[in-house]
Amino acid sequence: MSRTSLNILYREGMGDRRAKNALFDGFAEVGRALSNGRRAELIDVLAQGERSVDQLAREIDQSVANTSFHLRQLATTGLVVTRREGTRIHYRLASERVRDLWVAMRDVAEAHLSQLSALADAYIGDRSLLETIDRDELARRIDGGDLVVIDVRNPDEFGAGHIAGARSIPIDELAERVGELPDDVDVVAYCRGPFCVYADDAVRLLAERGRSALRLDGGFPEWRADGHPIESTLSATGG
Amino acid sequence: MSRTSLNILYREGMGDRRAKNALFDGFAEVGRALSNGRRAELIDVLAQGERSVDQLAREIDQSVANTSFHLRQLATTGLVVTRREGTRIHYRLASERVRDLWVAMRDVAEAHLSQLSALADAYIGDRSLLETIDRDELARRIDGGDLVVIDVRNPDEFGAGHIAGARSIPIDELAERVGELPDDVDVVAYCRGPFCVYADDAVRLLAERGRSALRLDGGFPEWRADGHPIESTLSATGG
DNA sequence: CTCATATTCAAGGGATTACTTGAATAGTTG
DNA sequence: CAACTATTCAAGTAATCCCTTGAATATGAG
Repeated sequence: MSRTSLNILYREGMGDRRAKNALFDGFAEVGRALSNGRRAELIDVLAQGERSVDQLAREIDQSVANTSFHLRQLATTGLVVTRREGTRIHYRLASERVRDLWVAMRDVAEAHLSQLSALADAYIGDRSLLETIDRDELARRIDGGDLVVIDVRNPDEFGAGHIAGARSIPIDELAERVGELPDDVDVVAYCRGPFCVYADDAVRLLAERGRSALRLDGGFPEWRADGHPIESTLSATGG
Repeated sequence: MSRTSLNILYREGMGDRRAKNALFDGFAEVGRALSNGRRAELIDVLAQGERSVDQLAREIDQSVANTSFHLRQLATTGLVVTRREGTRIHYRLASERVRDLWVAMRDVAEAHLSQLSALADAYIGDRSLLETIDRDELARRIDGGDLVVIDVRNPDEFGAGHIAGARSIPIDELAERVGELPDDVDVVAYCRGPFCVYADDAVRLLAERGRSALRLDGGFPEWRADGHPIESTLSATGG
């Protein structure tokens, strides 16, 4: 028999099994990187934009050492890359593909993990009482000028990219800055996405002060993915 | 201060952390399910279609008990679902979304995991000597009639769906069935996808017998994803 | 140089994971 | 009913993982 036939026999037998295992273990590395809640959270934050280690540590409420440890694992799997700036090291997602992967994972979890909706409700609270506006409708009404859009994320998230025409009012400044908003128009608040509660909090706060406030369905990443107009103010101050 | 403000303070403090952790641990469950090479392999096989436990055990070269154990984990995470038929239990992916997730994971691994290309080469071997045809070109030439397309996967994979006009010759029958092929046209072989070696083996075997053989770039899932014409022969015999 | 800041590394305890072996369950067939 | 097959469950061991603590490295400031 020919070399090729031997090759096939070889593949059918145990011989190639080691190589195949190694290959699929390689794929599984990516799954392992995302198999920890804190790392998933890091990816979620980094999907908004670049962050330094201590920013990330504060976002996910973990020690800097532990955060660094998890970031290192994400980096060795190639999901994130770093950039040095003085004494700080900034992490960001390695590519758009990683963002896609994260979205795919979130989708699957939402669709198939039965406990997840309960967990989401526990974290997000009851969203049914909040008025909502979907992205296409906002895109249409945003030109009319009868509403104001506020971005309640961090200023650096706003700077890295935001809905065209939005103004930046971080959620923890909103209470004292309500007065800045014109009081004869609807206010639309948005933040990071469906699992971020900043916009919910903003709408509740505004509603309690008698304002007509709506929550955008989805956050900035979803808006961008839909192809709606965006702006970024890298050097200028946003707002 | 209002209830809402308290709510915000609550969220900013440690209170909501537990809920947030639980939510992201939920997302991470999906990653954990894919964090094992054998489970990744199961998902890869199931992306081709439904299988029983012992079929899967043979495919991944593991004991039935261990295969069942891994399948159970995939099932509790909701990635696969089961269907009983007599004494057999058939597993399949829970939805298209799971397939998308698997593709996204493979893409990220290919793009960012530096060791992966070496692992893939070790398993797949040197593909550079094999003539290749891409999917769009095959779609054009398939009408001309100057080539024959063979599906070298298992008969049941062929039955579940194949390239329109292809004939089924499983890789382990190819050597004895070469005579069935008209000898004045090119032969195009395809299988499960870029990490499947059946088509490679087929092309090598045919080339050694003096046939003009080409390997399709990508496999059946990629062909289908591109929207090219497919057929399935669920009750009829393929061929 | 010293001091301060930001990040990473190393060691350790407690919990979890992968795979094996052997027994239990749930169907089908006679 | 008993015999048989396909699948799942349970126990056990070696390896790995998460997070903490405390020390080490690297850059910038004075």
